Amino acid sequence: MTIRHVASAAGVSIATVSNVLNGRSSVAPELSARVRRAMEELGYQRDQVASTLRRRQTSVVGLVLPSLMSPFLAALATKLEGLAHSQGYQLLLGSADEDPDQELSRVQAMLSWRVAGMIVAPVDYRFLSHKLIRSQGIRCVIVDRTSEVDDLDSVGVDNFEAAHTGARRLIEAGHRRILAVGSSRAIPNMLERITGFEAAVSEAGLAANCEALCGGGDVQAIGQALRQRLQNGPLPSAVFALSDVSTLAALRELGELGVRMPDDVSLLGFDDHEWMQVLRPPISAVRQPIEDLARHAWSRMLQRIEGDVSPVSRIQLACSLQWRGSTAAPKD
Amino acid sequence: MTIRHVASAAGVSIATVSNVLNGRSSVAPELSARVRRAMEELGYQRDQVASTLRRRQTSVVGLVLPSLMSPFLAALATKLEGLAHSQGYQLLLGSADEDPDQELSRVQAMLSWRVAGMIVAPVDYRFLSHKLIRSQGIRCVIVDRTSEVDDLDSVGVDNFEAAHTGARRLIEAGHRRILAVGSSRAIPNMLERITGFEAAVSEAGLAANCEALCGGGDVQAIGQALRQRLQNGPLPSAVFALSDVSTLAALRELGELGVRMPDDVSLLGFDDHEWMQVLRPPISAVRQPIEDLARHAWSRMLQRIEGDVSPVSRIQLACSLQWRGSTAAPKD
DNA sequence: TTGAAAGCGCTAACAT
DNA sequence: ATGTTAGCGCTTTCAA
Repeated sequence: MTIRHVASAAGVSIATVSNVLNGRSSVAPELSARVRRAMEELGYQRDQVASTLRRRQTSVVGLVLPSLMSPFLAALATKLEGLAHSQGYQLLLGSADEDPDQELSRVQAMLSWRVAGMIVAPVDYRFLSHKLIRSQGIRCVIVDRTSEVDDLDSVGVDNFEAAHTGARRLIEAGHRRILAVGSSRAIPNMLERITGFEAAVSEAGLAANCEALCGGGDVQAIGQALRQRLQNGPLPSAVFALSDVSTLAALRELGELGVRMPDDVSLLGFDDHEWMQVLRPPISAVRQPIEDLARHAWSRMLQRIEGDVSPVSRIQLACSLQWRGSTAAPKD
Repeated sequence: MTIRHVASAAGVSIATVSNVLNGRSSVAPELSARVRRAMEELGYQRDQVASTLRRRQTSVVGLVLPSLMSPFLAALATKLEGLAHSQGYQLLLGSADEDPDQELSRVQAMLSWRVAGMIVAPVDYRFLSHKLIRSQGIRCVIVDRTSEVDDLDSVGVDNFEAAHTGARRLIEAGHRRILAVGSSRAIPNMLERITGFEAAVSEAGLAANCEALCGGGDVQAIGQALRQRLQNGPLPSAVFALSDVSTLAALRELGELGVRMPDDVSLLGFDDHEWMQVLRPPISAVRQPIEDLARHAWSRMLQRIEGDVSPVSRIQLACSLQWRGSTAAPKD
């Protein structure tokens, strides 16, 4: 089913078919109708591959994420997919499985498809695909895990501030021994959160009793690091989990230990999502504005695709604190 | 950066470049090396668009899901993405947001990209994109929400059996008033689960005290339906949630009501996932073999792509029951 | 073994 | 207003 079949079925030239296909120039209404009918009858659909090759512009954008298993990233992907399709773009998805090499290979594959633009959340600070993206001059915005690159637009939250505020609230509630637990310092995001946490703790003169702990990429690893720390040291009065998977890990280990929340230990999580609210007590959390993140990332990329050459921007959105039942004043 | 640049840089013809690119025929080692070096130096990458147009076969497959927000579907997407990339395929992702029309438009877009194959989980029994897929003769396997179509391969679980077993276990535990809650009878999946539930309940002669309730596509809707039922009728001794979002909704409403699990009401969920295990008590659930589902769907599609013309297959995998603390014998 | 050339399905410049 | 035609970058005969 090519444009040619349609043309001969409608008794016109292929250029005319192309013209009605693209709403171009002035095709006589009668011809246009004939062509449309022919397309209908033959079940014709434009071949995007050929079209893209010729016009040298595509309606596909690439999205590369470190994973889809975290509710935060899954939600981000969902929002971005919705935005993409609502604006006539298709989404090529890559999940790097927290592996920098896979991030690179996903990006590589997308570049060879000549995507119109990309949105990527680098796996960690290395951002292995950075050079490649730059060298191909592809429009790309970094989201969430905004690395230190300064030559690409980025959209994320103010991680320092978010963690700082979270820690301060815990301190204000009376906590003196706070244990922060995160995934990996190799993730700039996480590092900023840790820094924010440590700053708040230092400001309150509590540096000696507080500590930030990193476990790794998945729940198991984080859980194990946390378990060791919990077994070999004094019980903190509050745990501040710095990502959604950390929150899950903390919940599991705390549950395992049989400590009660918030009586024995308070828990402040990150990346609010629905399951946190059905737990008893409901889990307090720092909430990232996922929808805004997606909207900003998308529109920045779109602007670039459409030729915007303004200086690189670095958007930092604010998080909000959802204070619920899992956090309270310590009992001692 | 085209094949032409590489050719002239290496002092060979474009055909030779193409040949080394595809590991074709016997190119003299010396030439091959020269070409490879040129590609390296120029940072050349094959244009998949042009390549696809010419060879009439692509390395892109489409995945259309009703949503990514459910952990079950997100996990399925992750597994499929991994399989795709590990075999050299790219993934075009569409999330239909539980809307049949969006399902159709996603499929349409993918077809116009001439994807090598598709994996789709229809939004509901209507499976609006079915005709289109058939008419284009594209290789497609239906996953999870296997509709009643018999002309497409499908991979899913034995929903009837899963729900039947779940209900029987509840009955065996002593429950006489069981309330099942699901999303929508328009989803064949869900309908089979309800049927399985009702069969088990009838066999035990409990049809009069048991009931299956459907709320809709999202947590809010299901939650509301459940709340109404809970307020206007006798409290069941057990709730059997028939999907992951139903489980979440049930958890929320039960929590809202302040009933204790499993003392007042037992809860059996569906689509086991990590958050269920950190709840106190941990939630019992029917677990779908996500990884196997993904593997079967993928390999069936791959077989079709590779020319397999064997009769349509309908794979039904078995679920397993994770019996945890949220289910126990009723207290009365 | 290597190269010249046709052409995948479409769009866009140009001719009519 | 409509048609003719030259490519987009690549693969693949086919000829040298």
